[in-house]
Amino acid sequence: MGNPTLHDVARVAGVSYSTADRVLNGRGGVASKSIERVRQAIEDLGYRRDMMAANLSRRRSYRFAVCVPQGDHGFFSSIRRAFLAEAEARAGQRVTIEICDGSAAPLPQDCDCAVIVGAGTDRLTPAIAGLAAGNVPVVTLVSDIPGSRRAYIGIDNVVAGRTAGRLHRIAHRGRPVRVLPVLGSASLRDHRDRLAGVAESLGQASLLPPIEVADNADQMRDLLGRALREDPRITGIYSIGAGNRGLIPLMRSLGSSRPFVVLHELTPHSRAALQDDLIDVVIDQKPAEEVASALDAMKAIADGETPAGVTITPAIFFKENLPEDPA
Amino acid sequence: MGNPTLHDVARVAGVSYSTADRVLNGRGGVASKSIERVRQAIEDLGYRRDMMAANLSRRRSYRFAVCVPQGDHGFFSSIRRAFLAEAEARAGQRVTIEICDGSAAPLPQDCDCAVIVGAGTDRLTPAIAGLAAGNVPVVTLVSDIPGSRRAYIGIDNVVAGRTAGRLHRIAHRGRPVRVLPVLGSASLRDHRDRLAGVAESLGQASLLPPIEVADNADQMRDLLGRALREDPRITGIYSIGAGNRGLIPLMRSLGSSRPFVVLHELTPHSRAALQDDLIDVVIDQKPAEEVASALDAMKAIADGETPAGVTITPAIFFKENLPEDPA
DNA sequence: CAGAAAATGACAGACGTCAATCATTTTCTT
DNA sequence: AAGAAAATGATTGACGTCTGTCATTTTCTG
Repeated sequence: MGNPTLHDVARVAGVSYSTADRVLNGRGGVASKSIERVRQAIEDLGYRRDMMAANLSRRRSYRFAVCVPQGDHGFFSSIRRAFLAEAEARAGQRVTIEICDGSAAPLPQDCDCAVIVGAGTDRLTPAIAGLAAGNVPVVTLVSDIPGSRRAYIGIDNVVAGRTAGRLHRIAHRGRPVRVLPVLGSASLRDHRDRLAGVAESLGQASLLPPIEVADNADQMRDLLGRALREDPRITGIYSIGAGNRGLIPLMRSLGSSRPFVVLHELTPHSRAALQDDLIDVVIDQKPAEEVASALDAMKAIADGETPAGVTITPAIFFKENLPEDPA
Repeated sequence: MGNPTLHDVARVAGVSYSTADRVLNGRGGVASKSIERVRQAIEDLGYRRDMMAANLSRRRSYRFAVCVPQGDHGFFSSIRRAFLAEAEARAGQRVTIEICDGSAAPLPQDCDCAVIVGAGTDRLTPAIAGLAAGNVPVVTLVSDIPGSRRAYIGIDNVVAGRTAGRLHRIAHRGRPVRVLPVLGSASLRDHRDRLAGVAESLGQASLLPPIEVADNADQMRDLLGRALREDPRITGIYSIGAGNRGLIPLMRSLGSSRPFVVLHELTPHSRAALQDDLIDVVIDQKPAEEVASALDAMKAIADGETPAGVTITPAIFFKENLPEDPA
């Protein structure tokens, strides 16, 4: 009835518990024929090591470091909140996390796994090198660093861009498409990916040259405002980065003749704008889900397993399908 | 460093381990002042019972029953597959599931929790009554039974309908909207909810009277084909249930003048149709996620906790953001 | 105040695994 | 064949909790 234990495996394999243990945990000093017999018994019985008992015995607790930039981007703070919530939820599962903004304290070198959120955004790169030197496995979240990370959890930004393109095409049925992309910064890989995606979907002819607003609301208001005045034929806006707080009053002033607007990340501002019909679509990374997946992956890595490759499909929000306000 | 144990709690509270245990597990026979002191110590230390050790000791293993109709709906089989995959993934966590199609064997009465998938679809209702009689807590998945279930995991179908409505409105910008809703069955609560949602979003004027195809591909082909011939001014289709295999050839025959099509559930057929530009949008329940959430909820229930209310936000798929083919 | 009832403490054996030690057996060298 | 090296077995005490028993202390009751 109950699942087989390692004792059962040993018995079936005709070896002692010690030997079975040596095989299971790769402690060495076992004849290859014994290894084979144990392997076979594990296979036959469908034995799965009881992780709970194992962790208990090892008095293992998972110590994870979370490295998220301290920016008040709204987005990063929701990531931070999600980590705290998940930590609370997993407290009974021996998971503790330490959050450090990239700035002050250095990353703990003695943790089981670290997650870097929004890499490339700033000068987190030395921290990563430090972790790598200390042999701490690293998971990247939101933004990837294709180098020495074990797993990347986040959306595919090219796909996100293509999706934005499709939405614009649907909204333009029959009319000429003239979409202005608004970048945070062309040096950010994520933003470049989104831009490439939307360009691929719409075709260069329908896409105006992008403007750059440094993820900043004031610059957004100024530069986007000017662009809209200079080219009244703009029929769509794809805001690729942050700073959308500056976009919203512009749309309000344009009234019902405003262009079709697609932007990223569900924040209190973008939610309100959706509700007020000032923008049309929000493409969201679902930070809470990303965080949960990241912790799962980190746990798997700490357990020596291969983390399951999780592809987060970004959520598409309209006014109608907004999730309940967490407030 | 390590988390506090119940021994620590007892020491701080100035009582024996036994007493602390009696309080923690509500075994009774404890003076109220002792209860208070233990409570306080738990609070002060931030004690959290180590579920792994607890489960190990209790030799608890979670036995869950999964009740999913045997239909080859494509959708239900993906649910079934998702359960098998999750069971495999959680084997190390003492979770075993038994899948039973509603038909043959009766539901096991001695499991910790049961999940009913797609209730209302067929004659699963007696099974639920049986479970309730046996005091087995029930979780509903996909379709709700507001009665005696502990949790419902699934999408909000009214919201899904509204979302479909919004998509049609976006696609019709400036043109008159004339959408034909295609029901599986008006007696299904889920379908009624979706219909209500789309009606609310588009307004009755833009919505034709629904046709009913009994989730059947042949009926879909016949009835929808006739409807399209009789009213060539139809500009949109919202397929609320199953049987979309019958819709696809109709769209192919209409060529580029076909209406804008929104339908539910990502299956091999709908995926292919998206890719071939024969339909425009798929609203998907994300069965894998629902299943994972359901198992989490069941585990929480089995542990005597209150399951976290999970709202699944349906995914919206276009040709551009299809997830990788699992094949 | 004696006796009953209630509350508490002390202890032990599980659960399945880990990790370490030590004794014993088998296999390999030369 | 003797000695060294390798492989194996046997055993033990954790890890934190559960569950049960039994003895002891405290509190209540009449």
